[in-house]
Amino acid sequence: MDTTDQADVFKGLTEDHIRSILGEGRHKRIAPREALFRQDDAASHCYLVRQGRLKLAKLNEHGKEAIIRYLGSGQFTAAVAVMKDGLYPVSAIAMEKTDVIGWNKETMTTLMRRYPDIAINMLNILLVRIDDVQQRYFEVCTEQVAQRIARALLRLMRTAGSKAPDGISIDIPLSRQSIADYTGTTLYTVSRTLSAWERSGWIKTGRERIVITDPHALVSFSEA
Amino acid sequence: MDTTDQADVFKGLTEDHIRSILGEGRHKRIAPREALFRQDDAASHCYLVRQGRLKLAKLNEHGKEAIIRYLGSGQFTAAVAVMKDGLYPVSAIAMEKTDVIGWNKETMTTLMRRYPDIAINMLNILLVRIDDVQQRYFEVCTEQVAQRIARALLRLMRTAGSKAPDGISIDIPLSRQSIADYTGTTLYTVSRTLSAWERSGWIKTGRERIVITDPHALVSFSEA
DNA sequence: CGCTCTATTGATAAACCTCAAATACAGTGG
DNA sequence: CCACTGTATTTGAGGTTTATCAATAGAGCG
Repeated sequence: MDTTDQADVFKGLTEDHIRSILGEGRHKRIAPREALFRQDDAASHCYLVRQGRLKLAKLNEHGKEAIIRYLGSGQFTAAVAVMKDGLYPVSAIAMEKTDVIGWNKETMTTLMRRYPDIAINMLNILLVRIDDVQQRYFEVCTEQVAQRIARALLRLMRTAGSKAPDGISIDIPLSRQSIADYTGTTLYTVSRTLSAWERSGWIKTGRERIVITDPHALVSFSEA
Repeated sequence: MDTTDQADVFKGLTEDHIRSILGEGRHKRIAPREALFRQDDAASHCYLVRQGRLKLAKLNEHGKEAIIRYLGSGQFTAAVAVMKDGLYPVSAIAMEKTDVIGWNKETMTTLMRRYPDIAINMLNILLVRIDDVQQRYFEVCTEQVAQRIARALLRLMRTAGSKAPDGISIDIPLSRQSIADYTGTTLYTVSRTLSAWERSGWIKTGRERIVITDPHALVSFSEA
């Protein structure tokens, strides 16, 4: 099933309108690990994910990475860059085979004028997102690593989790390095922490795979 | 001089319209250290700062604080809460005597319908802001404390600095604790770092007062 | 001048990172 | 099916950064 039609940006629009909007965009398919766009590219398009999953990340000069967030189908990105027509300071890398539709600035502006709901929806989406970044900024400022890792797992569980026989499994190939980048630490610390939790029976781990067997324990740990 | 009329939210509107919009709002004066609103209050209004300065901050259970950003005159806040009519997860505390105008949700919605430019402006403002938080999130994830402090000073210099005889002075009463909350560290580390920079001749400090005498040094340090 | 709040500084401890080496895992081609 | 290869992960030792605690000094205010 294609969830694109439930995309938040198009809330309130009729199916006909959505079809017509999608028609104005350019389809594109990205292979796993390939980049949809890179930071410091001139950002010419904004994109809607139709299928698959992208990670948005920033890299610093030394190649260290911080993951901004993960994007699933129905989610929108790079609107920032397109509106300001500046450089987009993050890279979008496919985690699996991913289909997107892109619109350039002119098209987008035209569409927003024609369907003001798009602008209003975008406003609401951004409000939620700013909340989320602020929350994570807050956590990274005030909490210790283990706590942040716990929160990250829970967040990923909620946004990308599915029921498994032994708990809730996170359906993203998730390396220790990714988690480290996501929480602002190193893969070693992540590894140690996850090992400890596995010994406690809170999670089960494998190569790039995590199953949360005791979410409650994680929650109460993250709030301690 | 009142800079409210140049508020970004009202860009593109005529003076008459702005006057009428301001007229719909409720004026309010806040004393230093008083709160305009607190996190977990029901957020009933969004606000424009007419004069003075607010800090937006989040507190965790243990009383540890993270400063989200500073708000000067002409800046807008709490739009998030009003649009989602939820709780606003941050507190706004006056750093000096501050005047604001507030609108409740109904009024705001009406105004946005009547003047669509408000919505579009808000969109652009949010885009910039989200960029800013993401940048800081990134910094706090990847950089060491001293570097983050340098960036914070430079940021404050740009947004709240004015020319002084011996350099550029930051016009906010800025305690070591505030800087610590802003950069995710402790007042002790801030104090040590600032002392070192003062010995190097990069800055001059006093009680809640900082003058940057050698911005260039700070910049190159922050990028090292 | 005494009171309160802020800042400095040293000593110490804790958290975390770095480096190195060993091990586990998944996919590939024979 | 198996060995091989490249990557991911684990774990230990040791070092660095940063937080914590405690004590002292300074600044502003009534």
